[in-house]
Amino acid sequence: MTARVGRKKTTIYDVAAAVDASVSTVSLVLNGDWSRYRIKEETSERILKTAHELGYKVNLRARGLRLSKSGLAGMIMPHYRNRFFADLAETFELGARKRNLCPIVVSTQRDVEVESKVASTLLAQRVEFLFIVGVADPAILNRMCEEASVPCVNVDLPGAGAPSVVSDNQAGACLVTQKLINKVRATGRSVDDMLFLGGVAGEYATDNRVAGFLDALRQAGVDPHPDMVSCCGYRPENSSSAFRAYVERRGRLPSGLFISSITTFEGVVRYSVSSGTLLDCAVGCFDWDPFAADLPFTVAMLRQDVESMMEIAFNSLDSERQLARDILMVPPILERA
Amino acid sequence: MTARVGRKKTTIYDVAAAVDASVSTVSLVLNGDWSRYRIKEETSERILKTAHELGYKVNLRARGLRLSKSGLAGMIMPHYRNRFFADLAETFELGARKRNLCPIVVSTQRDVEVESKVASTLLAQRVEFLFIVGVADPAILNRMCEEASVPCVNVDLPGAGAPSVVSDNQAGACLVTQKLINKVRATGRSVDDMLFLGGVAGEYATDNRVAGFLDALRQAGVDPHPDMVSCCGYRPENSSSAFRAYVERRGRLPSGLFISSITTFEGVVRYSVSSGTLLDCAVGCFDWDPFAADLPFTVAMLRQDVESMMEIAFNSLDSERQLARDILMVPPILERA
DNA sequence: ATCAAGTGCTAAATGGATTTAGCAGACGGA
DNA sequence: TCCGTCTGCTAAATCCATTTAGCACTTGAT
Repeated sequence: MTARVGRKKTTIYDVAAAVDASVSTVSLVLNGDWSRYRIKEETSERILKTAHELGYKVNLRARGLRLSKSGLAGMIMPHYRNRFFADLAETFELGARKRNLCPIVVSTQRDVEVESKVASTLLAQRVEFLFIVGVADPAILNRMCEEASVPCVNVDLPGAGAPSVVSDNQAGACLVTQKLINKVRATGRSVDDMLFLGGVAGEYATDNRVAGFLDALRQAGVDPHPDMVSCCGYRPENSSSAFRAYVERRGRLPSGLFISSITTFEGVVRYSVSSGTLLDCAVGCFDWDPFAADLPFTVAMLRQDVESMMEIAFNSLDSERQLARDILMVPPILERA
Repeated sequence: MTARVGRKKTTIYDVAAAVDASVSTVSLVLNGDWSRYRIKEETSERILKTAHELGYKVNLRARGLRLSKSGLAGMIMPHYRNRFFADLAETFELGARKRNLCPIVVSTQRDVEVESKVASTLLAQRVEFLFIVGVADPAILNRMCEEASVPCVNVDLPGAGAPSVVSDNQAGACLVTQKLINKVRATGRSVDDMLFLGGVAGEYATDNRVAGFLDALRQAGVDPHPDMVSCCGYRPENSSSAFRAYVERRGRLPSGLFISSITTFEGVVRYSVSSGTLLDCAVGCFDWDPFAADLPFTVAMLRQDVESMMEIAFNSLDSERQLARDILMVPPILERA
C-alpha cells in the first residue's frame, strides 16, 4: 500500500505513466472491457495491480461529465422526525443503491424557499431523477425538473406536474372508521358520538381522511353532523386543547376517536396524562409509531405502505409514465385491530 | 422563457454563441466578476439575460472537475428512526447548506459492508468531508478518508483515526442518577434497590452510562452490586422480558429505574401495559422522544445536545484538529426533572 | 509622432475520464 | 512477394466550466 501522502489524488494518467501504457488502455482495463478490446490479460493485470497500489479511485465527477450521468439520485422531503418520513428516506436510499446510484436526501422543513433552493442545487448537480416528498405545492418543483429534463415524481402529496404516488387516504380512513364503529357498537355506545380530530381543513390528506371517516359513518346509517369533525391543526398543543375543549363541552369522551396524524395523537396523550382521563373509547389513528402502538389503550393504527409506494414511485420515472402524470393510490396497512 | 424542448442542457457555449461572445466572457459574467475583468455592463447584462432565457444552469460536475471541489458534504449514519439520529441528520444538512455545500446523508443500517461501500462511493464523489456517525468501528472508514485525503470526524461513537465528538455519557448518566436518587429518597425507598436497564456490556456508550450510574450510587454512599445492572440489549422485546424477569424475581419494581436508550424504554412501556403494572418508581432515560416525554409517569430524560455536537464536529474538520484526533465530550441536556 | 495607460474582450490550457477509429507489427496462405 | 487477417494497443475528440496571459484598439500626454 504505497501510501498517498502527497495530497493529490491518483488519476488514470498516473497509472498509465506507472505501467507505461496509454490512458485509454488503463481506462478500458479499469472498466472491465479489456478483453473486448483485445488487451492482453497480463497487461490488464499489471494495470489493475498498479492502480490498486497507487490507491486509484475513479473520479465520479469526471466520469459523470463525460457520460453526462451523475450517478446521483435526489429526494427532497420535509424532515425525518416521524416514522413515515424516516422510512421513506431509508427505502429511497435502498432503492437508489440497488440501482447503483448514490442517494441524496435533503430535508427542507416545509419551507418553500428552501425547497426551491435545494431543488435547484440538486438539479445543478445533475441528479438523474428527483423524488418530491410531502411538498404542499409541487408545481414549481415539477416545472424546474421539466426545464432541466429531469424525471420526477411526487410522493405523499400529489401535484399535476408529474406522476404522483400517495396513500389512499379516503379508503384507509374509511376502513379504520368501520373498525371503530364495530367497537363502539360492541360496547353499546352510540355511533353518533364519534370524533375526527386533527389536520387542517382544505389540505389534501386531511380532506380525504375526513371524507373516508364520513363515508364509513354514512354507510353505517349515521348522518354526520359538524361537531363530529375537528380539524385543529397538526401540533400536539392544538389537539390537546381542542380535545380538552370537546370533552369539557360535552361532559364525556367521544364513543370513538379517529386521530388524523401522529402529532395529533401526541396531543391527545398529553391531555389524557395531564387530566388523568383514561381514554376508554375506541381509538384509531392514521399513522404509525412504535411508541404509540404500545400505549395503555388499544389503537387501530394505519401504517402507510412505504415499500409499495416507493416501488411504484421508482417505476413511474420512465418516460411514458412521466407523461401520464397519474395519481397512483396505495392502500395503507391496518397495523392493529 | 424559450422552452428547452430539445433534451440537451444549455451550456456556456450555447450562451456564448447566442450573444456572439466568447465562452470566457460568458463564464466571467456568470460568475459575477465581470467588472474586475473590465467587461462592459451592457455586455454583461446581455449575457445574463440570454442565459436566463435559454434556461442556463451551471453544471456543478463540470465546475467541480475544474476546481477540484465537489460542493458535496457527506455523512453516513445507521438510520433515521430515532430523534437523535433524525436531529443529527437535519442539523448536518443545515450546517452543510450554511457552508454552501450540498448535503449527502446516507444510512447504512449499521451494516459494516454497506458502510464501506457507501463511504467509498461518497469518496469517489469527492465529498469535501465525511461525518461518520454511530459507526461501531470507524477505523476502516477513517483510514479510507485518510487515503483519499478527505477530512472526517466521528460522531456519537469515537475512533482513534480522526477527531471524535460524543456525548458525555458518564457525566450525563451520573447526573440523571443523582436526580433519581433524590426522588427515591424523597419517597422513602431504598437506593440499594435501583436498576440500570438496557444496552450491551462492552459497548462504548453502555459502559460509560453504567459507569456514570455507578458513580452516582457510590457518591450517595451505596456499594453497587451486580443485580443493579442489566444490560439486555437494545431491542424492546429484550428489555421487556428482562424487566419482567427482574420484577417477578424480586416481587417488586426497582425503587429507581435508569433506562439506557429509547428502544429499551419502549420495552419497559410494553411490559407495563401488558402486565397492567403502574410504573410508580423514579424513572430516568438516556435519550429523548416527544412521545415518551408524554407518558403517564414522569421521566427524567437526557437529550443529547445535537446542535453543539454538530458545531464542534464541523469545527474539527480543519487540518490542525484533524491531526489532533481528540475525543470531544459534549454534555447532554436534562430535559425534565 | 510616440508612448503609456486604459478598455474590452478572447485564446488556450486545464481538470479526469470515456470511447471510437485506426495504426503497427506478426503471421499465414497463395 | 504481397495481401489479408489478427493482435495489441493508442491518439484524439469530447464532456463543461474556470482562469490567466495577452491581443488589439483608443485616448491623452508629451
